[in-house]
Amino acid sequence: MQMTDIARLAGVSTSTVSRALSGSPLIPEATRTRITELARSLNYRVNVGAANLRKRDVQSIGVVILGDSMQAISDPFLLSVVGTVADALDERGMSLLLSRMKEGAPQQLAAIVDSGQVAGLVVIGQLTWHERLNQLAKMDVPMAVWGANLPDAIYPTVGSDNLQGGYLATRHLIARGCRHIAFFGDVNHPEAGLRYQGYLKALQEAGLTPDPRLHQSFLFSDSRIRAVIDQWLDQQLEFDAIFASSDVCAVSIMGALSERGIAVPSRVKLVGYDDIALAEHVHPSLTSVRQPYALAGRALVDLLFEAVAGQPRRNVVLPTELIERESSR
Amino acid sequence: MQMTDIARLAGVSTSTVSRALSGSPLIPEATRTRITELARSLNYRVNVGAANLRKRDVQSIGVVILGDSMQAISDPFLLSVVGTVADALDERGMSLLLSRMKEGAPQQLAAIVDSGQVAGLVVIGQLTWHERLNQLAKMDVPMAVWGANLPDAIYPTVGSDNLQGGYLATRHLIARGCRHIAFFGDVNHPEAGLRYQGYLKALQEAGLTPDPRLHQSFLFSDSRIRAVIDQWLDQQLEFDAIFASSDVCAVSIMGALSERGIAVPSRVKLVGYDDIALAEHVHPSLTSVRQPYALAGRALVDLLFEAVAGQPRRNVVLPTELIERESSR
DNA sequence: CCCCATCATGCAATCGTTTGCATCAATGCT
DNA sequence: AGCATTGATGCAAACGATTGCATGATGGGG
Repeated sequence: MQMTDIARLAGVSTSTVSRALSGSPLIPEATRTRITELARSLNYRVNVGAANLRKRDVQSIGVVILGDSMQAISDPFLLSVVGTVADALDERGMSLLLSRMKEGAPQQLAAIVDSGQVAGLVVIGQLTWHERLNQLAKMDVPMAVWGANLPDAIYPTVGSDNLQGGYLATRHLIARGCRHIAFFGDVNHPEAGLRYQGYLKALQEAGLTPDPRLHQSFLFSDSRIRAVIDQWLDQQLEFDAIFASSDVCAVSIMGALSERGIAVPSRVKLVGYDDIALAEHVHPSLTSVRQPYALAGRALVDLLFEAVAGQPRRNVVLPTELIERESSR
Repeated sequence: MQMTDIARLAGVSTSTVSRALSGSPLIPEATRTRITELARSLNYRVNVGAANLRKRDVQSIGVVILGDSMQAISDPFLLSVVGTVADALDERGMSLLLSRMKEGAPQQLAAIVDSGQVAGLVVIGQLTWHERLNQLAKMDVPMAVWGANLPDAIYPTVGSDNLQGGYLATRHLIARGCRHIAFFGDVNHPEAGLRYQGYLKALQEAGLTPDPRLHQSFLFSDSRIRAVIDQWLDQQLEFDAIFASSDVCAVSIMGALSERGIAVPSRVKLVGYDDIALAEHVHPSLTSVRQPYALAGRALVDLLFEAVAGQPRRNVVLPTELIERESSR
């Protein structure tokens, strides 16, 4: 079943069918509806591959989920971002080609675009790929990245105001009377790094000196958390609050603390980051820095389209908001 | 940059380039490597759209995430399944076109295939779409569905042994001494329905009669949980265990219980379903029925390819395993 | 009644590959 | 030497749409 069939049945040429189905003004209303109806009744759809080939454009974009070489990605927050990207693309009538990539050269990412499958890339999970993403941008691959806006980045980014987020979280803990605030997060990851900067800023503003022993730099949601806490307890290190750079991590910490009989929030207060759906369901419910992920998809898609159109690079910084819950009461 | 350019630079015809790049035995080793190298050095990739058009096949399949009309989908378990599907496709060198669909006719799903974008569909989230999925199968759309294997289904499914899972969970609770076991889950969803059957089977086997008041039939991860528990408490309804048909739901329940000072597991034991990553991180850690989601992707892709090849329909039932943790100790 | 807009439609080239078949050179066999 | 076989490569026709340009019909004005 293809366009020639429709044309034959409608007694017209494929030109007319093509124009009718794409809503060209060259075709009078009556003919158009007749052909459209016929096509619908026969369950005919234009072959987008063939159409794209001729039109020399593509109706889909690639979404790449980057992961550490260590572990498969499963951060619910990032997956939600993918969901909103899907919705934003849907609104524009485009489709989404999903890939995961754990390691590899920028070439492999460029291949998805060079092979003409997609018009550009949305990259989720900046992690330690910054340098490679810069290389990719140099190859003129249209792209938009969820993550931190690094000073030397030459690719457009969308992200929350991580510095502000870290600052808000820490200031909140200080306001709650905490003086020994630990930070969990890998500062090699740009986003976590900025959150850490915000943390430092808030401490400094309050005249507190950060204790380097209370800074734990490991990957998101690592199981080494328990070991760290035990070590602190052994060393009788003083800590009355923890700011975790992701909710997944915060939930793990919460588990480790309860296991050891450390009450949250009375003895140690806890703040996470992302405000994932589960944050309000765990007990005690988790105070967290919310990133407006619903806006993320649209912003990423907007930036990507600007890149495809050759417009100048632009970044979007989404506002963050502290959602206060029981874990820091 | 296209094949004619490579051909010209290599001093051969496009036929030779095409054959060389696709590893045809017609091309001698020496020529092949020469052309391959040339192509690589120029960052050339064959246009898959054009190639697919000529070869009359597609190198990608569609993954559709179905959702209730109510809420956007965000179940971490289902998203993990998507991840494993992505990996399984990657192994076969295929790509994944992702869509979400909250409502709509089977036609809309068929359109993705009819328009030649994908060779078939993997459907995630059977929910209440059973009838529509059957219609889709009638239209000869190659597909594979994650979900329960319903008796009148004419589409191939991959799923865990939900009946067995529900049975294991409930038997475990009974063995722990529980006698008044509540069930949370919407039995209109095929999977939850089977889990409920398993629950009933275990109760019956132990000579217990199910209390209909302890059966709460609502959608996954609804916030009405608190209200329900309060109602039970008001009515002084006796319950010493809860089996939730998803971990997301179980975590919510756990939060609601702690809020009301009901100790888990000492006063009420709790078992979830899915064994999502967070299950072992919440406190108390959550006993759950594990579905081997790592196998899900491969099984779904296998079944889909069989469907594409026109082989007879087949279902896969993956084994379930009870992961005992603190919430039921 | 003729001419010229204007409108509706069709012809045919094109998009970038793949591939059946033809071609041509080199080799082996008699 | 002549002929058949094999191997390497090229020609040209697809694949299923889109679209610039041409054509034919229609109608209104002079």
